Amino acid sequence: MKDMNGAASGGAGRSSAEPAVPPRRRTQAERSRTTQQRLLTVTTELVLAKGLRDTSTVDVAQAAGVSRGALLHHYPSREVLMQEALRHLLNGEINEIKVIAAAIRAGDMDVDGFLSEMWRRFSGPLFMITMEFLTAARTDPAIREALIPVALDYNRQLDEIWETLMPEMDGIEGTRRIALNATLCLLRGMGAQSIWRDDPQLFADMLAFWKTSLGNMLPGLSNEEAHP
Amino acid sequence: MKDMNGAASGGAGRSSAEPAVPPRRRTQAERSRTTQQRLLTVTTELVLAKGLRDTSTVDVAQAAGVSRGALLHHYPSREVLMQEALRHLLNGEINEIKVIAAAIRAGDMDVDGFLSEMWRRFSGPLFMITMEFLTAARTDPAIREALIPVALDYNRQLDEIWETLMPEMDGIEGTRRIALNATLCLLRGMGAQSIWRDDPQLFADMLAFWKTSLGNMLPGLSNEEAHP
DNA sequence: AGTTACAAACAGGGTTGACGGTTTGTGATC
DNA sequence: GATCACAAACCGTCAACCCTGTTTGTAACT
Repeated sequence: MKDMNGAASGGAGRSSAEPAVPPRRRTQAERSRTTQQRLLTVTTELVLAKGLRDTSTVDVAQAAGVSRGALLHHYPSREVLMQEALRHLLNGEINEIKVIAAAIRAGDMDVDGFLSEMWRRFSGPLFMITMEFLTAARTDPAIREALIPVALDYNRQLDEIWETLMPEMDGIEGTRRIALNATLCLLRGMGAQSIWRDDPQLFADMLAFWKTSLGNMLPGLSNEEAHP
Repeated sequence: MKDMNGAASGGAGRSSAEPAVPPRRRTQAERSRTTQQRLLTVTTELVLAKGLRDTSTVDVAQAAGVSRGALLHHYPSREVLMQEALRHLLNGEINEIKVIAAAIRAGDMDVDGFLSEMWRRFSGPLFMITMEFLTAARTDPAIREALIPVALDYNRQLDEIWETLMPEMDGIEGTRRIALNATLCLLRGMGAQSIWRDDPQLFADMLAFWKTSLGNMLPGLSNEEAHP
């Protein structure tokens, strides 16, 4: 067990019991797309499990079931692999956000539900992976370069959602934007805290506290007054 | 330029013009203490500049002006070096927090000033270093093990400060604790956001937003009513 | 004399990107 | 519509590099 370059021979091994299915001739573009997809998702999974800097190209290739040569063929360096993995991750998240936006516009979700849904995301694995990239972005220009545009895009999507949720706020300039950003910062901080302090009750309490706080600061939400 | 083990010959080079000052006979404990101190502070500085995982023992030794052998003598592995650096960092911070607590008890600081001071810290280099260790703690048991106790201690100190700032809250059980934690999470999230989005005005607005929000939620603070 | 602080060299392992070779799909040509 | 040339996907090996921890040696302190 010396060679770490070979592919894990697990993936598409046709076992002997299916003679009627010829190897299903796939087009080149199709092959590329699937392996690239596999490489990117496997990369994020490994980043979640081992941390960004402890995820080597050997790990990724092995977990994806391809050789390192193949990996380097699709992504010519570890650097761009990580960049693409980050973009892949956040763009996928942005798409999910759009689904939520649609639900809100359809009237199927209110501020309360939106916050709960957001916290579900910020306490899940995706946030942890993002956190790996975020800290790396501080000192790694390549990661930073890839992160900033998608992060801004992400925020823009949330801004639209927020606008749908509370459109009647002409009185105060920019307060809505500030409230959204503060909410996101709170969620981020809560997600970070969950790394070293697992206290679901406390998190639930903070969310409730924040909700009533928002209700007090931004009159006109669907909630009633909740001044303690 | 092949040998990375040797010390950087920059530090204590006695130039030829001081014959009357013999090497200033220092005690062993004193020598140990100073170099250990130097190693720990240099470690945190490098973690700030290059990231935790990109800081090698070679870097630390070189920046501290000692050989790697010396470093390994004081801290037998990279792992414990990082653990000690983290403890050193957060314990120093806890001491500074105590100074703030004294100022508050002396009546020299109110809630508003406390929040501003806290944001000053959460937007500074110390927070960024802590963030490096925090993300590492998720996947590195050694870091995690060192982080949790000091983090809890840190929070306990802040809890006492908070108690001094708003003692009159017998009505609602635990609300004070929740408000403190939410405040910390907000600051943490703001600090994290400052990595990829440098917008001082937005941060100032969020802080102001939170201050008035706190004033609304917790009557009895030094602030007057500020309902927008 | 014995311990401690420090220096220098060493061996071992891991990671990265480059390179040459092999298989698989694509299209052009006859 | 079979063949052949080309390109793309993919595999396995290599050299260079860096980092870590150990070990051996030396000077300083007690």
